[in-house]
Amino acid sequence: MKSSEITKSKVLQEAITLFNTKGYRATSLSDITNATGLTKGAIYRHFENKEQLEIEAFQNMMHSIFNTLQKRIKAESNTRDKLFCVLELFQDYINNPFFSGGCPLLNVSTEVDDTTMVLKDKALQTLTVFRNSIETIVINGKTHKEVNAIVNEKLVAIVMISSLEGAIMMSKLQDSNSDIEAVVKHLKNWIVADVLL
Amino acid sequence: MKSSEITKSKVLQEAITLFNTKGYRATSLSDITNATGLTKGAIYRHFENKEQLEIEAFQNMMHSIFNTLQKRIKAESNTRDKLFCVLELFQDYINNPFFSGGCPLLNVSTEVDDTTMVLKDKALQTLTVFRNSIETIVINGKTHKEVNAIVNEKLVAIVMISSLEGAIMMSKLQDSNSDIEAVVKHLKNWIVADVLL
DNA sequence: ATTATTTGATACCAATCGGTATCTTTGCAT
DNA sequence: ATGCAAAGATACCGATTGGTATCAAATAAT
Repeated sequence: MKSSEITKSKVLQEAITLFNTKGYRATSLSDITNATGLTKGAIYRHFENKEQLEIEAFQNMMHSIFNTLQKRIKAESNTRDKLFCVLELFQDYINNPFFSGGCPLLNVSTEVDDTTMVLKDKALQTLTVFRNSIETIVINGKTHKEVNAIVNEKLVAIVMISSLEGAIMMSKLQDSNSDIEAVVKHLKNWIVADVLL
Repeated sequence: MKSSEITKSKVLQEAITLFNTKGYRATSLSDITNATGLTKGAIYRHFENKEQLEIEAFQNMMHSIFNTLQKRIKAESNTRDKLFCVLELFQDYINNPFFSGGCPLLNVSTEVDDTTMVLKDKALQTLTVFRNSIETIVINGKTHKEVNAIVNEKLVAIVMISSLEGAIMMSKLQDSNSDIEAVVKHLKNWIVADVLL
């Protein structure tokens, strides 16, 4: 890796941690220069402005999470295990997060939902990708006769995502993973009882 | 009402809207002076500093929401309707919010969850009160033989709150209430099937 | 009506914000 | 080794931040 690429990825890495913990607006350029040991000159060499850095940081987070998620989904052979590994990714996230600061999607959504910022579009795209991933699992499960044909795949995605995101909020606020664990357990029971054949 | 009390409540009211939409950190004193038509001198006469204004604004929001919620719960005569009116309060919140900007608890939680700010404690207290409200409904439902004795009231609260908060996030991001409606419908089915006798 | 007190406006403060122009240094190709 | 382009450091910019000291106006008490 070229030295300039090392610099860029170091900026990105530190910015990711800061944005996801402190928030995007609350993180200043000097926070990033302090964390990286670099100067503003170096940062603005690689990023047009702070907003572009925010966007690249968010996209970088989501890509790495989805890459891992898709790999794990593909590694499972049946619908049950595919859905379960989505739940387990969230459950493990509290103790072993990809990025400290909680779920990047939840963080960005609540910060920008009343704005017209580009980040809101990116968050919306991310949510759509996430929903589609779950819906696809359910649809494929139907064709493989593993999922009840009357199940609404959109509902499955909505229920799973909303419960998990809300549980992340609760667990983060209480510094405890008992809530996310309870929600995951409950979702597993529901999937076995009402979704799978 | 004394004229100074009118001023204070006007500041509080405008601050509430700004904090809940733009965010607490992102809202500046000049945002508030612009919204109220008052000056900083007037604001700092009634509030020690910005942090105290933030705290009073958040508490004010939560008190008015919980007052309404407790009244509605009390007005219902059975467990089913008591639980349902909690769900319906959230469902209506997207179209007819008490305060624009989404759920104050979700907003504050995601903004301060990685800090040690006083607001985090206030959010934590709010979550505890909310959980207790739901748990109490379920416990009373057991004594009235309306709720299955094996039901875990803590789980009911966790599942309801996490789903609703997550659904608020999704609906706000997508500018659509279809997700919160789907979640509420799903929770109602679950309550009837698995919680009530 | 005349004080005394409360309330709100004005003007200011140092610190920090995102951003840029300029200069020096580094790394790479020849 | 030399020359050149890319990368990073330094120093600055105007605007805005939360906060305060001071003064004028409005209200309340006598």
